[in-house]
Amino acid sequence: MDLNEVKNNLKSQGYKLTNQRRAILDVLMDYKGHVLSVEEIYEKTKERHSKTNVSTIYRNLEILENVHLVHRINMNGEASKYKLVCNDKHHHHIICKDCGKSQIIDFCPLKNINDELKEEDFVLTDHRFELYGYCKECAKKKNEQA
Amino acid sequence: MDLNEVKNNLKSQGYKLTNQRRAILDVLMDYKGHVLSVEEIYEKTKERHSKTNVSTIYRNLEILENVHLVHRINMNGEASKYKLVCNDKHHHHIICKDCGKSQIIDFCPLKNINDELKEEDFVLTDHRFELYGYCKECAKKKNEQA
DNA sequence: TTTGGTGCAAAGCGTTTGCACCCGC
DNA sequence: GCGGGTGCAAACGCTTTGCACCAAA
Repeated sequence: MDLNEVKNNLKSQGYKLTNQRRAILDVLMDYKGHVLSVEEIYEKTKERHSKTNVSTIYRNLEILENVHLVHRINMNGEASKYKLVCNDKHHHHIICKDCGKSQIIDFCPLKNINDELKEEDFVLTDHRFELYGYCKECAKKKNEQA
Repeated sequence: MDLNEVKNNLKSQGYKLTNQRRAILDVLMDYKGHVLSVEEIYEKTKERHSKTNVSTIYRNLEILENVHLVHRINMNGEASKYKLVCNDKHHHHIICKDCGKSQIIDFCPLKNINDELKEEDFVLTDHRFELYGYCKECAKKKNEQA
């Protein structure tokens, strides 16, 4: 999904394309494939549109999440992080705990688990599968520090 | 793991067994296999030891988590929920979004994913795999309401 | 011109902390 | 008696909200 698609998507749903909103989207697009904290999105958005408030960031991220243009990640009760969605196909991620780089995994455990779950008394509605670790670069840095 | 085991486990690590702590453990044991919010743990603990403070609950849950006697669950950035650990074997859970009942899944996606990940440039350190849905009872209730 | 979007400041909520006191061991 | 544990109230950090103003369409 490219930037214009995203913007048109928003417009078609009745949302206006304000400068702040454009700036936020630009930032997210710049860091496509990276998970960013709200703080980071805020700071980087201010570089593009200095008069931007955190609450605007929050309001927009919420909209973008509802419209499925943005994906929220919550690790261990830490503050929320966000990234632009990458494609429409269902997938999961490996996320670097240092730099936030994320990589798609074309593997969904649900497919494999179905056999084992047949007899369970649960109606499944959601699942969460995330891998965490260090990307090549951050792993290298960590080794050098040690 | 039974209650005495848990208590001895704590003592052996130098932790005292205060009335509040005992009450918290009793509550968690009562709801073994259920995920409880801090609020719920707090209320139920007060029933057993009326002079209990939320901060005590938090402090104890943190200790219990560090000692691997308790497992914390964070869904979607909601407030943390906790449950007593069930066994020492690595496993995952299905969790009922209504009543918090949880069930162990003897299936770990990591085993299946290894082939697909061989070439990835990530050093894995953590993973999270949780299934959410409704247990038989809650699913039934939901249907009746509709 | 209409309606959604925004900045600002204040409030909300879950969680943590400092401190004096308390109580297991 | 010592050192960890606790209650209380205050602080914290992230997030949300009310309101008056602003600006896309």
